[in-house]
Amino acid sequence: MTRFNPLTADSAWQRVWDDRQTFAARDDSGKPQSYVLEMFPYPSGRIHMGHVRNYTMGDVLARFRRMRGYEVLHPMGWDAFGMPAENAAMEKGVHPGNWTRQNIATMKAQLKRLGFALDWSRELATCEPDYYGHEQALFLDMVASGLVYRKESAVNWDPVDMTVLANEQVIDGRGWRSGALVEKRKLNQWFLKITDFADELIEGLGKLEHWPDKVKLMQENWIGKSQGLTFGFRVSNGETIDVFSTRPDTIFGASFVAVAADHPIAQALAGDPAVAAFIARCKQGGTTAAELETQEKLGFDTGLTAAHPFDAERQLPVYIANFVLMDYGTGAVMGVPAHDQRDLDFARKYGLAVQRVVSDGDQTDAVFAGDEAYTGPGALVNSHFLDGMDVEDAKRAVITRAEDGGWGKGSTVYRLRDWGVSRQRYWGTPIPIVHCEDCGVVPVPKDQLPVVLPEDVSFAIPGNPLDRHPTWKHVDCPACGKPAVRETDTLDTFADSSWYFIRFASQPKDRPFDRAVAESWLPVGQYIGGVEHAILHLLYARFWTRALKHMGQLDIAEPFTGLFTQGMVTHETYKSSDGRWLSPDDISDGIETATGQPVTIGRVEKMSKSKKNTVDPEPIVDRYGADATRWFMLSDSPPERDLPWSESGIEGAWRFVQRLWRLFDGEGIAPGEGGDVALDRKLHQTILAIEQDIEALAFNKAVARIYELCTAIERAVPSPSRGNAIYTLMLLVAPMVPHVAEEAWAAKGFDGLIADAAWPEVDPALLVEDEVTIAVQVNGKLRDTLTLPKDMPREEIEAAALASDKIVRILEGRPPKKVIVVPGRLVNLVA
RNA sequence: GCGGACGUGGCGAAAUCGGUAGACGCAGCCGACUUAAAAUCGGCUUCCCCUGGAGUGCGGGUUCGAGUCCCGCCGUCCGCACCA
Repeated sequence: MTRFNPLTADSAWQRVWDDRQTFAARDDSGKPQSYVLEMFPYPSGRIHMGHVRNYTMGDVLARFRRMRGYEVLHPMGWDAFGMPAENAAMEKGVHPGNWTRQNIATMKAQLKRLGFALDWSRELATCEPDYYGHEQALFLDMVASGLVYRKESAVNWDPVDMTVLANEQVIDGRGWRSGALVEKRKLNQWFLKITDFADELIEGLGKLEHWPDKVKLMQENWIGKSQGLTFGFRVSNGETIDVFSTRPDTIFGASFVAVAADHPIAQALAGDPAVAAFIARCKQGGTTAAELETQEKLGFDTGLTAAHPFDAERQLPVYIANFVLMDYGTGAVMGVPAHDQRDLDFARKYGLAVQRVVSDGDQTDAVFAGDEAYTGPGALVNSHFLDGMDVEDAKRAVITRAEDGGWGKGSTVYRLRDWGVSRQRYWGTPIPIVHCEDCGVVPVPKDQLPVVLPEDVSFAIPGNPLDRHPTWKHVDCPACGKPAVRETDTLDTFADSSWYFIRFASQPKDRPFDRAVAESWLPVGQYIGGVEHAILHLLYARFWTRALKHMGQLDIAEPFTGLFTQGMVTHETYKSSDGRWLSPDDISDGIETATGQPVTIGRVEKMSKSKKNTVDPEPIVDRYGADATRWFMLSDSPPERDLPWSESGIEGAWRFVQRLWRLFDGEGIAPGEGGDVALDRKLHQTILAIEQDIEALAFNKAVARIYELCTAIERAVPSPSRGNAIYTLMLLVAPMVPHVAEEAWAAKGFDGLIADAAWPEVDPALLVEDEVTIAVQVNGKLRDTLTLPKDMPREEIEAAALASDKIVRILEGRPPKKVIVVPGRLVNLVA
């Protein structure tokens, strides 16, 4: 009896797959195509357990589909631009490019050791000119199609690091690295017109049947479509304030108009020191969730009034208010306190009228009491021509009047903003634009692409190295030839990940992709990754794909027809007696090794460096091999839920791999059948179940099925059925534990690679049992079980149930009032 | 505050349509093999007042029958957040 030794077998089979290009996808094989993709990693340095779980899931599906006769595209690459490389440059003095490429080399070697069935011939890294150059070409196409514009826009500016910060990098108003107070600064920034596609992006969600509802809902909320009326108030100073309202039906309940601090009306009054002081106060408010929660509604009465559109006599006070946002809707609102909580809080504070215009059942009084706004349905009251209508009819009626009167228009407003893609950073795709004093903004001609990042940059001083590079930005204007300067901003790295799945499908040298080839592979049938990308990455990729369709470059509307968001890998946490986080390595038998003090076991949490509860995959693979590691990733927890890492779990997986090997190492293993119908049945039921489980990505269930089959085989006496079951078992586990399967396949002398072997066929005749266990209940309580022939008629089942000793005893001779027979399942006797 | 998901043994979980709750794994216990250990194999393992009874967060309801459907609570987690 031998043991399976992953130390030698893993690398040997990995080399064979590599040498034979086993997993290279052919564009022209004529087989049905299947595109399986996991979100490509950021090359942070080393792979973590989350990667292992993510890529194992995709790998099982890819290998399974290959065995089922598909030409499978399963590629891998690197989301290689981004801040961590620049941070490393600043902290360690390394070049971001060297740091990134070194990390890629390390992580690629680590991934290879897990034996993933990846097509490495299509590997790409977004930081290389042969990727980002094509991205620049696509950007220019978008410029030409009017999908790009430049606008002055406020950004978070860190005056110490001299860089723009994303909102997440501003903590309590300070830069996350420098700790400096962040300033709002206006910069000219490039924007992509994602809002042009807002409607399509919402509608498209409806067709994505194989996306989690949760993700679709998150995207829908993010886009945030609201329908209502945009209309103008005539103001006492002669100007007009446009407001947007989703509740035009409540217009007769309006008691004030409020504008944002940045609104032109407010700005025009800023000469008054009191107004200026109030505006300043509005701006200094914090932006954290907790602050917003507790922040008081503040208003400043401008003294101006606005005429009610239906009754010019009625003049509403105009306030500047801190809760009105300049960048949503028109930056001004009408306040209807009775039917909007925020307006009610404001009105009560400033003593404004609160008039009911929607009846809440029996409440019709014009005077609205209480501190809770009524936002439900009802009939309109105190509203002239609207009285008696329901809310929806009244909305339509007001919009019609506004449009007929020319003072307003039915409109749709989105929460989604255009995508600001400018980043004042070095390690990203250079925006291919030249600024010329005479010609203005000039796109770099495509034959001058790629605009390559200079390698000789310094991070010794803060700021954007591209901007202070001695020569890089100085070029001749492509239009007039006069000296000009390059755009020194780079693209948001989300641009890089918005089309990489297209480049994987087709990568000609001279253009971003070949349309026909890309269309043959796309859309991605199964995309797998973390929920953290539910909104931004997935929305940008959907937008980018639609933009390409809009420009006539690719006839694909949705990039990913199937999406799966996997759970995290978690681990117990440990704390020392004085409250420090401890790593599992610091502990033995509940005692901190260094101090001898007892350790507290904390919650099971996501693996993170700060909590010291990470487990590095590499030593695990060293010790247990790729297959045990993969098997553990697939076992126990449903893939969408968190997977708690445990030492005993990986030990169990290791034991199972050896258990498989013991079966594979036996005698008489060959295709065939006969001698043990029960085992034949179990086998075919298992094949079918595993097919269904893998397609549904329910790996934990497939794993349980395999265990059951193993037990059944171990208990069976030798027969052709048993040999066949073991032979088939090899094929069934091959997608999950490919190394031990490949090793056994070769050891038993079967042809070729098991990776190329065909998935076993299910024999439908063997799926049905000829005997079934019937539950016998009395009043719904289980009292007995009977083993009966499968096709027994109802009357006979009923008779068998009534004849049971236990049932006879319970019924005590009284006939049941009612008998329910569910063939194949149960008999329920109602006594 | 708004939106959503989830709640089943000591733990991870399973239960396709409303039909035998707890498959499978982990941990634990007992036994076999062994000089011994490891490995392996066999058995047990929801709880209790144990010939029976209770049980899927809590309280109701529908049904012959509810983990599953309905109503009302409680709890945990996630997303968004002054969105007019």
